[in-house]
Amino acid sequence: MAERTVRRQARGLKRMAEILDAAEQVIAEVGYPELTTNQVAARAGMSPGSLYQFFRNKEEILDGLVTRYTDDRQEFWAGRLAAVTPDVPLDVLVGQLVDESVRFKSRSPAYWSLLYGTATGDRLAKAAGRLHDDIARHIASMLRRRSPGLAEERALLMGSMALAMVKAVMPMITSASPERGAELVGELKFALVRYLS
Amino acid sequence: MAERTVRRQARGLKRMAEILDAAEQVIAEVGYPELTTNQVAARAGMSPGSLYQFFRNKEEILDGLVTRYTDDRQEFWAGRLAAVTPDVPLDVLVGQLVDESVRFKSRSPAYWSLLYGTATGDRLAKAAGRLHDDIARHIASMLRRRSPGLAEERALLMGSMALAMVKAVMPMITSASPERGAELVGELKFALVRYLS
DNA sequence: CAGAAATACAAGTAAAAGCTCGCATTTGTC
DNA sequence: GACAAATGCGAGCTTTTACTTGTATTTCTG
Repeated sequence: MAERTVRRQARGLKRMAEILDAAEQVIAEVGYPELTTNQVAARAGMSPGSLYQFFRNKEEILDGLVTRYTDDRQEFWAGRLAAVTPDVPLDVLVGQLVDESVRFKSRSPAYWSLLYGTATGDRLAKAAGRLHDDIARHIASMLRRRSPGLAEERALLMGSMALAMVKAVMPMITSASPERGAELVGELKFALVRYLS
Repeated sequence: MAERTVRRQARGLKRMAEILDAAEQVIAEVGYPELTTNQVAARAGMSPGSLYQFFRNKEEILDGLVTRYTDDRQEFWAGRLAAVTPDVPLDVLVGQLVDESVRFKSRSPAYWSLLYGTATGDRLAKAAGRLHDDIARHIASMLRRRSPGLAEERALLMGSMALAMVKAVMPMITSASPERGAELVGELKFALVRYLS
């Protein structure tokens, strides 16, 4: 019974992932407010009926997408920040981390419009807040590894602020020209180094 | 004819302002995605038919609101930043400007969700970008008055970055407790001073 | 192979939201 | 006071959209 269910669910889980992929694409193309479930179904190459076999309503699709994003990012940054060794110079470190953020951003346009838009309801905003706090905590513990004298409370504030700075610049990069974008990234790195040293 | 039209339009303009006020309230209460034109009409104490006499569609209402906001902010910051004298210490200056931003933010909740949400389409995002650039230019010229050696291009980048930092912290203040919010404001001021000096 | 569970689908439903229409009322000029 | 233009109304039309239903097909166990 369990075995049989598992096998069936394997196909279903793949289908669910396809639906989330489709939703991601639709958001990237027409934006979150214009997303319709029928559009997602069409993009996923299935009928609305099939879509509603895996997600009970539109909300669950968005929740699923956000969960997938937050899990992925949480895991990535936890590992990435834990791997930071205290001996690497601050400017190099900041440069690497900012570059990785920019790379992810350009790879996943839907991510930002979902998690950091006011369009989404309270639930998604809360999820975004939790993710922010979690990453900020990892930044904080990394900072304290580099500067043992730093108070925990202060480190948390700094982590949250540094993360906010990065997030603030991201949308500006997208809408600017490549050269302007590069300038902005450079200035962001400078500001972070000045702030954190 | 023109005179008569003007007199009628005076009444109409007042009515339009009432509609925008109503839209602002509705956004503040239920959020932008849940806003309906009928709700706006009801809140403005008029029928849907009357509303559509002044705005051809929902989009125009939002455009009107955004225009009113951007005009107001543009004017405010142009005057405020032009009035900055070069002799006031950086930390005091930053403290004042940040405090004024926070005050406006708490007074106008709809402003942020409209201009800095991904809910709104490209048009509103562009309007937000133009406002950002305009204010950044004023910050830049203020910075150059304080530091004559500063290159224009660099000053512009700094203005844009400083503004981005302020905007990034705003949403965090709202969702945090008052004490935490005060800490965040303090940390923002510190980061700005470190960055700009 | 049989039967059950899961998956797939297309057409369709019900409600919501944007917007219109025809008509009544007010405002301002002659 | 009369006429025209602007304003005001609210019931209802139209479209959209989230979601359902009934049925057909595939997948896997015994």
